[in-house]
Amino acid sequence: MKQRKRKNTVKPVDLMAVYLVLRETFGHRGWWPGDSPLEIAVGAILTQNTSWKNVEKAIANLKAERALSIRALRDLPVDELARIIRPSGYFNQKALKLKAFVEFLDRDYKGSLTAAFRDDTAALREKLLAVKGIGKETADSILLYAGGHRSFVIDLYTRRILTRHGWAPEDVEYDEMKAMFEDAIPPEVELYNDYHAQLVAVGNRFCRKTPSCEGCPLQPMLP
DNA sequence: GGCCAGGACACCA
DNA sequence: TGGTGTCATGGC
Repeated sequence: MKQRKRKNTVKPVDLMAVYLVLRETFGHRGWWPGDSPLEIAVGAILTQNTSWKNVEKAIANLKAERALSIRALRDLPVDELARIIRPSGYFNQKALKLKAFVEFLDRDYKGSLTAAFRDDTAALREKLLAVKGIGKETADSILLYAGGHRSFVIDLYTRRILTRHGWAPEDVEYDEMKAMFEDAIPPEVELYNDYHAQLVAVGNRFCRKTPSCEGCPLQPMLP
């Protein structure tokens, strides 16, 4: 891999030790709310740059309108879909993204999410990334939480926690941070799942844009 | 009333 | 490839 000039120095970190601290604090998270793989995948798209509470409203609307199925998502006019998911914000864009996701499933997997998840992880990730509106975080969330694939998810909180502790450079790239985790911890879906959930738990409480480090279980590890 | 949230993409230099 | 603008609701 090509070496890049770094903006700051990086401290070594034992990411498994970090997980154990979080796990000790928050307990097992058993994460990603959702009753089905489709609901989780839809949630992954709707939560882009949006608080989860708003996503919950949008998903509740989808359920109330019996629109949380591949068929319904396929058949609904895009403006109608946008109306239903309005509380999640960016509703026009996200309606198009949901449409693109279903079109992808129809085209490559005969409209079957189950069939998609039977595919090889790397191959499916590549295909998901080619869908308009699905970037790396969304693809990995769908793979891991909806499909049970071994693909570590990097999100805003993960980035903040690692860069603020000096464990990763400020300009770290997504795939680079993903590899940091995948190289450092045992390759287990359940661990990938719970670790990211732990990072979101600590991020939600302590690592917002304006951090409140008081009481954070990772505070003793700050430089 | 401003800030921010479990991103992604188009466009430009 | 790097920087910037755009998309938008709702909680605090």
